Amino acid sequence: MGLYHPATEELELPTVLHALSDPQRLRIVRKLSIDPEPRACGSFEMDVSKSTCTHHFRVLREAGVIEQEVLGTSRLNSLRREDLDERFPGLLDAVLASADATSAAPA
Amino acid sequence: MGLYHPATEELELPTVLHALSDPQRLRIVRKLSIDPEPRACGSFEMDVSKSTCTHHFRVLREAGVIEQEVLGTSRLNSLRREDLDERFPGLLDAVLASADATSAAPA
DNA sequence: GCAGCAGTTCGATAAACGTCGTACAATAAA
DNA sequence: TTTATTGTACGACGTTTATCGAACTGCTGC
Repeated sequence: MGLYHPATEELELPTVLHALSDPQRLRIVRKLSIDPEPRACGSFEMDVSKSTCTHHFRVLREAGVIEQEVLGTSRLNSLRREDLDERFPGLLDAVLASADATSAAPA
Repeated sequence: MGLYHPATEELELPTVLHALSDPQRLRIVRKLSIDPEPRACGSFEMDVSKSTCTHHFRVLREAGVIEQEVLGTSRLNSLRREDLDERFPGLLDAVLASADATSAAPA
């Protein structure tokens, strides 16, 4: 069975905001926005364990922030930028700009 | 002793996003944005108990989203719009617009 | 002074969250 | 076929969260 992805019309603002309110997940989203190539989970230098990583990617996917596509043993992650912009215009850009402006370290 | 309010430079993006990720609190913020007059907690028609209300207003205040000013037995709540715009340009507007666009009921 | 109103504080509770380690499945490479 | 790689599933754990009711504080007004 495939992975659950909510449809664009189903995206909920509180759910998306919650997904973005965790530093680890925010970092994932920032990296995806800088380098829009679909990337495997392992290519994000996360400072948490593997299973915690799986958890964060699932939260992002189920909130509709990212898309995950299975490829071999990997999962390619990409930002659902267009869907987010359609449903919440300007939100993702504002979050990313704020993250850039206020974070000491680059994503 | 006065109520704690974080300084503008201290506002943290994850904290603000988390504060905005709850439906009850989002409703408070929407109402404050529509009618920018400072208003007492009781003037928001909340469907939760008084103590839960206190909790939500505190979360918003400690995240830096609202300001609370004591006046008699009341607390006047107002949105820290300028501070938020300074630290996270466009974020509040995007959230409010998204809430307006996706919410069935008006704030 | 006394009654009422606005809101807080203090437990309590049930659910969700972030984290981990271990065990597992599935594909890729040797 | 064996080994390595990529990631999931399943508990488990301590923390935080949203919620409530009951008791309390501090003003306002009769």
